Amino acid sequence: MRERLNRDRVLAAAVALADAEGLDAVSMRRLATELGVVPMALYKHVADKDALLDGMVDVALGEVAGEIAAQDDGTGAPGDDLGAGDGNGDSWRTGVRGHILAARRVQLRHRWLRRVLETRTARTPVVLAYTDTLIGTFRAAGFSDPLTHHVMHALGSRIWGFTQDLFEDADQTAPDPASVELLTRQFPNLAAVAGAAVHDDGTVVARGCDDQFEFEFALDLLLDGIARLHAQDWRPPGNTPASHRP
Amino acid sequence: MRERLNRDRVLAAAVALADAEGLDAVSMRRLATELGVVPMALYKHVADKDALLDGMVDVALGEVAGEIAAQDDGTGAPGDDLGAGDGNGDSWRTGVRGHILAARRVQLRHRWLRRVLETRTARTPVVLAYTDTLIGTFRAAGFSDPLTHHVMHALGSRIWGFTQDLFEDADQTAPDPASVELLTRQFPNLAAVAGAAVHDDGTVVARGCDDQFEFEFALDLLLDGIARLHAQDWRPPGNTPASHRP
DNA sequence: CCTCCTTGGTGTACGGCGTACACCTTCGCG
DNA sequence: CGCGAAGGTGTACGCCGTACACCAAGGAGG
Repeated sequence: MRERLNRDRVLAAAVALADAEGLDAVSMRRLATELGVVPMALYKHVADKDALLDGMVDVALGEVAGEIAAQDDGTGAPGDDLGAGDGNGDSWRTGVRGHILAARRVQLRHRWLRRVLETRTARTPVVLAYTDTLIGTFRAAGFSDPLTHHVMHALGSRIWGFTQDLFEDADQTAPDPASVELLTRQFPNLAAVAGAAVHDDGTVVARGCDDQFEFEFALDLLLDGIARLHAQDWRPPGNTPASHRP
Repeated sequence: MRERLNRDRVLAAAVALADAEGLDAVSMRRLATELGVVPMALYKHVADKDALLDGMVDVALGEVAGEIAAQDDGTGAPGDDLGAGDGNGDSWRTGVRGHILAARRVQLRHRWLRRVLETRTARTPVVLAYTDTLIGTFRAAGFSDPLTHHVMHALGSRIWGFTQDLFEDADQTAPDPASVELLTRQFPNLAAVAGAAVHDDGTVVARGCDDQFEFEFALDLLLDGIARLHAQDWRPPGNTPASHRP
């Protein structure tokens, strides 16, 4: 006797399946068999596949709040909240930073989240609530609305904890010395920088790169810039349309 | 008598189709009929659909070089190359900025490029060459290899001219006053900042937002930060693993 | 000239996908 | 007890990518 299906069970199964076997494994048919049910049964709980994906996003985003709570009592690495920042109140910074790092942890658990969120155009209440909270942090710290707007754009999808790793990974698939030789010859700059330190003898130390470090490096670079704009009370460029350097 | 097919004709048709009707319209079958040919004929010129997409990326990326040339003799907006930068040689900055803005123009012509590039794992020579050139610009300006590495990560997919607009667009679909009312009530911060200035009477001026401005704002924010790190001769954090604020 | 091999286009077919539609079962409630 | 809604089923359609066997044209070598 099977438990009755409902929307939450469907979404949970979809998330589990995506976590285990990747997003491509999540088809209505496959998900149905996973639930011991015929494909069309799912449509009684989910409008269509898009709605399913939206639901999955909601589930994942719902976990971020829990993550934030979990890290608040955790070890707050000493000296993590003030650094290159100016002297004034930097509490928005820890708030934003914590929020985004929490999102990143969730996204690492659910690697499919990025691809789904990026193809989604529908903004569910959960998504809206998420951005609303983040925006609220800036505004509460006295950021003007235009500055907040630009700053959110500047952070871009990093607010979801995504690294933008279109770069990278030219290494990692190159144990073949001949292709490495060719790579360094054809793309010397790439080879030098790609995180693979090429030694004199041509061997490669594929130390890869520390994704977490890269993420925080970029995040802090942005937060530094943002703090600077905020400190100097940035305003939108006036009526001189050319040259809108922040 | 139809002209004989070849790889270039196939790729060109695919790009044209994607430009005109979106990426989803590009199926092997549809592309074949577009070329007046049976679906399987394409496989004589392209290994499979992934290879087709890779080829499309190469075509688009190939246009970036032309764009750079085009903008070099064009009107270089006065005072566009030095701004918040420090006094020292900032030529890398104009180079990088020009490169990225050129990529952005190409990406605006081929909106599918983002989605394709993001799902691609294979790095074609064209893609590698592209990043190699950009990396070369930094290294030529004296950026250390580690700094260059981090900086490329920080720029992330912005090097392809992508804006990360997961945020935004809560407006744009809200002429219905009731839903606007609900939106401002439920997500006040979002509503205030979303580029829609809510007036006293509740009407909304949906001025949207200037994507080009947002892109350059974010880009320059990053370039400012990068310039600062470069100027102060940033080095990787030593053996103190905690706190690696740039 | 004829042959043969390569290159490129064809036709058929398979398994997968999302989902419309009509149907049947089960269950809660009046 | 009966009935209507809610939930699960079965069938079918039109897409998709592509494996495989086949055929047509054209150039190379005898």
